Amino acid sequence: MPRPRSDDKRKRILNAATRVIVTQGLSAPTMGIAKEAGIANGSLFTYFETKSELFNQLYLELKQEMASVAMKDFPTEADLQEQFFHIWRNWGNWAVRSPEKRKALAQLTVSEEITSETRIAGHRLMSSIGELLERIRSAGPMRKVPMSFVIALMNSVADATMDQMIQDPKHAKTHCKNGVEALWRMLA
Amino acid sequence: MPRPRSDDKRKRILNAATRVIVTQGLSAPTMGIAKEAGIANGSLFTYFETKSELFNQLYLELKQEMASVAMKDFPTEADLQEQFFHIWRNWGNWAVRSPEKRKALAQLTVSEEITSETRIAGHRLMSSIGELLERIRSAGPMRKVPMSFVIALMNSVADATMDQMIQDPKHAKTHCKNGVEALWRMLA
Amino acid sequence: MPRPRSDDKRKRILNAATRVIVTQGLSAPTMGIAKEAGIANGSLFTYFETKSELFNQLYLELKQEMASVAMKDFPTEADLQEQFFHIWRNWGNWAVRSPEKRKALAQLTVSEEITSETRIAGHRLMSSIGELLERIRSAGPMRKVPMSFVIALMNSVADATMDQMIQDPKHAKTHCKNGVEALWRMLA
Amino acid sequence: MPRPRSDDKRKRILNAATRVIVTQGLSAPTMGIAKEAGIANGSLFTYFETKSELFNQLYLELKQEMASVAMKDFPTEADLQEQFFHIWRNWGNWAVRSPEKRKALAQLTVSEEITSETRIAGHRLMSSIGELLERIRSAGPMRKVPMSFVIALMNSVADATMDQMIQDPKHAKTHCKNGVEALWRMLA
DNA sequence: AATGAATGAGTTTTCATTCAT
DNA sequence: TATGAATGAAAACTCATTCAT
Repeated sequence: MPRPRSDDKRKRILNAATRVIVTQGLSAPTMGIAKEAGIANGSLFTYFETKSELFNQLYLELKQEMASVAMKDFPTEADLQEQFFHIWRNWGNWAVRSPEKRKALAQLTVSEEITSETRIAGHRLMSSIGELLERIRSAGPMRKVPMSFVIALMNSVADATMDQMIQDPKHAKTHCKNGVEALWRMLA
Repeated sequence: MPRPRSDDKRKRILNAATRVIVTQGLSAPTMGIAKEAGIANGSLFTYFETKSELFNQLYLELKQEMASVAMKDFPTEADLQEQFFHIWRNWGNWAVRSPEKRKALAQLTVSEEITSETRIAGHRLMSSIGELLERIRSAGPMRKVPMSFVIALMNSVADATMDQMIQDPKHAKTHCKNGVEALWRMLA
Repeated sequence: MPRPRSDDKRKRILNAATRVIVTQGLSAPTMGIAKEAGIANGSLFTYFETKSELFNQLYLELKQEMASVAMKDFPTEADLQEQFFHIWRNWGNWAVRSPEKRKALAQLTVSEEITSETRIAGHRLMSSIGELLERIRSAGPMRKVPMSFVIALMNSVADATMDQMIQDPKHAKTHCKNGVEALWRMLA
Repeated sequence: MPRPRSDDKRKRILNAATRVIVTQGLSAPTMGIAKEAGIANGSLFTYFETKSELFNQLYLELKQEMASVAMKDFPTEADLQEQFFHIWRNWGNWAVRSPEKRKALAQLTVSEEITSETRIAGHRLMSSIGELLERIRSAGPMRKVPMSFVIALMNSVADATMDQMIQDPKHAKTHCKNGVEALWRMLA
């Protein structure tokens, strides 16, 4: 019978946090995030028990988005390369469309606030991409390299590419292509 | 900004900061750093005007070390690949020998405390490596890709490689080799 | 101040408050009290306008109980000493039976939340005991001592006795007897 | 070489706390105490690690004062009664002279912030008085009553007496006398 | 009336930086 | 110059109370 806890408000806080993190970093006061979300500072803690909890959930939310964005219109029938390039293009588009999310995720990823449980959960979200990568790797020159290393390499190249695209959005498409091709040479 | 008396003390602070950053992150209190350096908290500020200044200088110091380490025993007469591999091996050894420095540098690199002036200065330190990379790039498939992007890619692959080596030091050598070869496929 | 609907719920809150005060002190959050009472935190404020109001009413309620317990089976025909000892025994039994109430009352008594109006009302509840005490005093060595002081002394000795009984319930009866006898020597 | 930590300042904080506790209770903000002491809020924590620590030390300090005040001009050669009355008079004078200290101590005594270690240390400070009391008890009607109970009774009567003296300072002397005599009847 | 979300003032403690010694 | 006490502005979180439902 009381006001129900609004999922919309939760999302608003998460979005506010994303924006604030980009401009102020992870040390941004919770009060700023609350203000940006248009709520009272105390209310933030109705939705997230601690600041750390907020960050962990945001990390997951963004990873989730990155994972689902990646699979948009996935060409099930295409060959490996086309499938991988498809994902890559999706990522690129997302990064250009939502540079703030990309940047916030980058910050969260290197933060110590994110627990290893959260990180593991985040990786699980990416598992379908991991499988694709596995298939690519197993046929190429990195077939003997540990998968974890290959994933790390892909992530680092993807990050560098997205950063480049965000920095120079005019040639985003070209950078995107350059990035995958470079990675493809590495892997396949 | 008169040079403070004891350059040795300055170094001690920098080293202490490195160690403390690894365990506590960049939000570590200056007092902890001072204690680790064996001096009073107030004294730290005779050597570095602000905490931010300390971090910027540490960044530079570590970049400097990475740059000079890279060029150790540089084989002037060897071919491009051997020259590049040489640098890479030097980096790998350094990362394994001084994982703390590597980790601290990684943290500083993503921090907002580091000003763009500092970053630019940091890149300048790497210029000789940049030139080598430039020569490698200009002959390979990335010849049309902007140099800044190529540098970013190299850095990201190098970081991923060093992280892997630190995490699994038993196979450090193999990871090191896998890393360069992957990068080489990308570039040359 | 319209009487709230359910008097039962009011009692439940009061009882919950008693229990919570014992374990958490007077700074216990109202929410904890509400939860202990099995109601929503907001609901508490339909029954008591403020936390302070709740505490004042609880004080009165407990004083009331102490007063009525004291007069249980009062031996109208007995002599003064027997009458007084009767009351004292009743108190002792109550303290051992309801140590929580005793402890909560002790806390409330020293609290600044309890207004002087409430304290006066509390004393009024004790008036019949006061009268008995008055008769005892007027015949003994304290006949020149102000009544308020005598009451204070009785209360303090009673409190000390009840605390002792609660702490060492095995010899409760003995402590109870020791307490009155001591008091009686003081007064009569 | 830096400003030495001033013992005077420590005392000033303790005194400020005493005054503030009397008017605002134990929930008084530390900032108020600091302001009353004429120092910055943060400075308080140079002298006392936490608010709780401050309270525990204050408790001890006041107990200490009560103990040493009690023994002032102690008549070593006098008989038990005169010795005891002497202590009592000293307490009474102290209570009238420093009603704030008396009140603050009363508040602290019932507070849950005071650890049992602190309480034990406090009791130790009173040990010489305890010994005297022991000798008095062992010869009188309470010789079979546990010492802890006797101490509690003495304390409670002393508290009631001091309160009365503070409330009605004009007849302080009389109240003081009435108090001891009452207690003496109880004990001896 | 009952619920529990919303509010925002208030609290303790931390910490970069300053400054007396 | 070195020291560490002094400063005071945060910052995260709490909680009595209000209010929409």
